[in-house]
Amino acid sequence: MTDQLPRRPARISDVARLAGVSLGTVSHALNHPSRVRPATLERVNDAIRELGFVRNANASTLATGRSTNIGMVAIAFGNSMFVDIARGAQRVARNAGYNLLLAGSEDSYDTQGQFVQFFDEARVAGLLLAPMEDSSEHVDRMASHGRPVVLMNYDGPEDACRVVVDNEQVGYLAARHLIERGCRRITVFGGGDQFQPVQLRRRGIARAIEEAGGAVEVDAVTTDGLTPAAGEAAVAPIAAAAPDGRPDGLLCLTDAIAVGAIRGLQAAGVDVPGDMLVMGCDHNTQSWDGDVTLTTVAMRGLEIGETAMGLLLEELTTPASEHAHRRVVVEPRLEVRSSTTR
Amino acid sequence: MTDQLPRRPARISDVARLAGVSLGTVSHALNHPSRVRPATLERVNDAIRELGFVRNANASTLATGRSTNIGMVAIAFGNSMFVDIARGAQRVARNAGYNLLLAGSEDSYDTQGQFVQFFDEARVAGLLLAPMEDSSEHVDRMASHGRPVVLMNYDGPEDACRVVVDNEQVGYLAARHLIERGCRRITVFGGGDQFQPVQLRRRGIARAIEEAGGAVEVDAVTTDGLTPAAGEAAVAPIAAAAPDGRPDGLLCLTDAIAVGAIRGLQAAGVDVPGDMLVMGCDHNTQSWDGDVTLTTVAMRGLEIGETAMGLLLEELTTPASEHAHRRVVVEPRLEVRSSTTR
DNA sequence: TTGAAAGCGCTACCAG
DNA sequence: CTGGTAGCGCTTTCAA
Repeated sequence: MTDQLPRRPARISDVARLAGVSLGTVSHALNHPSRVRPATLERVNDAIRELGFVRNANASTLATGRSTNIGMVAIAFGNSMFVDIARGAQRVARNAGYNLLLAGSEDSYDTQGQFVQFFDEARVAGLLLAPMEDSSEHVDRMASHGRPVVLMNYDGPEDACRVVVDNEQVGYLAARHLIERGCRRITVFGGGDQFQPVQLRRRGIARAIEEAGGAVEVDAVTTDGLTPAAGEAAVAPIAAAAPDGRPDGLLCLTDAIAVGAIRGLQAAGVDVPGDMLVMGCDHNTQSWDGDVTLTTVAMRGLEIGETAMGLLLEELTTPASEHAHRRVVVEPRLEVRSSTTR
Repeated sequence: MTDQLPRRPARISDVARLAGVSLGTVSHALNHPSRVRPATLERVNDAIRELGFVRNANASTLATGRSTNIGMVAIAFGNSMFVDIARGAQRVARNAGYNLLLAGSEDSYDTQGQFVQFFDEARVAGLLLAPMEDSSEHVDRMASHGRPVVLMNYDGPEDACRVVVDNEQVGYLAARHLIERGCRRITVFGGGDQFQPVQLRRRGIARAIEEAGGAVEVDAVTTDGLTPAAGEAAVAPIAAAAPDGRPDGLLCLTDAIAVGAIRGLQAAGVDVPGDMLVMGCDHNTQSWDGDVTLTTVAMRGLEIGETAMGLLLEELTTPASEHAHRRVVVEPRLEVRSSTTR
């Protein structure tokens, strides 16, 4: 309410003058309060309060060469897994006295690179990176500047610690669930086989099918991407087929695809789950806007984030020569909802 | 792959030495390339590439007193509306040459304050703030340091630009929808009346009821918070009542409450939407994990974010004396799904 | 316990 | 067009 003019923020020297001490003493009061006589400390703190002094973190980082900021670049926070990861990482970071800064690359490798560059310029202490493709280039850049990187949800050749989801198991759990629910003709919807998670999920599906020992027939359809639109387009021929000419289970390699597929089926009068069971993979709440809730295989985002930040902090406090990169695997979890329940 | 030792990052002076020019020239090459002879520019760029030089943004911000970073503090990115807001804001910011840094306050006023402080220390150019309660304190602090703040989704006494959702309309649309679908006995679930959106939604509900001219009976139940657990607890007596002793429509003031309520009803054998229509407000995808999809009144997050960032940029480029704070209202949108469709 | 001063890396002004 | 140089605000020796 007070109509404060946007005056130049107070500096340490202003505080020093008001408190009647030297600039160095104020800095000491800020950073090593115990080395300052209580009475002096109090005068300094009064002056700080009176001036509304807020320390300039840029100058501070510049002078010390240290930063308590950690950056996180994720594919897209619209995918709720990354929100969970961020929450987990945030919590661990704050407990250790670090701040976590978030940036979403919105599915673009270029944007991801820009954010990595940004955090590099900001001289963050380290980086959490959830890439969509091989990002050695970005990782190396940070690493060569002494900024450790921990990869999340991606298993690449990069020389860094990483926390990965067992995506083979994701596929396995999904396929086994459909089989257990009675499906004998399963169609797999997926595209973008350049993406590692997709490949691994396919492998897990194959394992489940094999375990079923010939009882189950599988068919793979390559969708044009991993989006709802891709799912809807790919499902058209299936939706149009005669009841006995179509699969009884549809396994979509992402939730987004599944949502589109369900929409397409319903539009053609095929009931889900009545006529066909459908499930997704990855627990992406953003895609849940149809009118059937989706069975999916979820990632434990919180756990991924906590673990990744733990690894990063470990690397930050260990002499580089003693650090050995580690790889932690987090298991997925099946979440059954109405699209496979009848 | 190359085992680069984490050597001290190159500085401008290193680049200058390698390129055989002065430090000032390198700086010029970086910031005003047109003022440098092309041949020189090229030598500088070669040196930059060779050394893997990355400019220190802290030193840069310190020297110029300017920053191209903008902070955004939102209640929680688990609520997808804030993710949408961030996406919208991000896009506008990047087009204008700014970076948007995200932080989630996780429903805590203290945490929110810490992030505001953090961005203040980082000397960001401005701040986007989506608070849960009156935050004059935080807004004033930033404003008094010459950092404009734009509020989102909150209409308080703060002296700042703001983008708000017409929450009265949210309540109105919700109630009218239930009435149009035939409900004549509506129960409203909500708690936390200290929260402004909640109050406004109630007012809109009242307007819709009034319009119905006595045809509709309303009952209000105060839940213990705005969570699924609160909804589930509050619904117990209703679920236990005889069919003719219970409402035919349940209007929950948040999606989270609605999800819990549906869970409670189903557990007691009350079918949604068969026996009772249920709807939420606020389009929070995180809460959609039941097995009925939720009709809700959604906020236009992208639009909120774009508008807010637009206002901030405007304020950033207008002399303070000429700037007049503005208030923009964004209309909500009804999204009908299965919890009110039979 | 406090003060003085050097320097972190960069920008921008002013000379040449 | 290029070089020299004075800070930006803070931290951190080193002396007093």
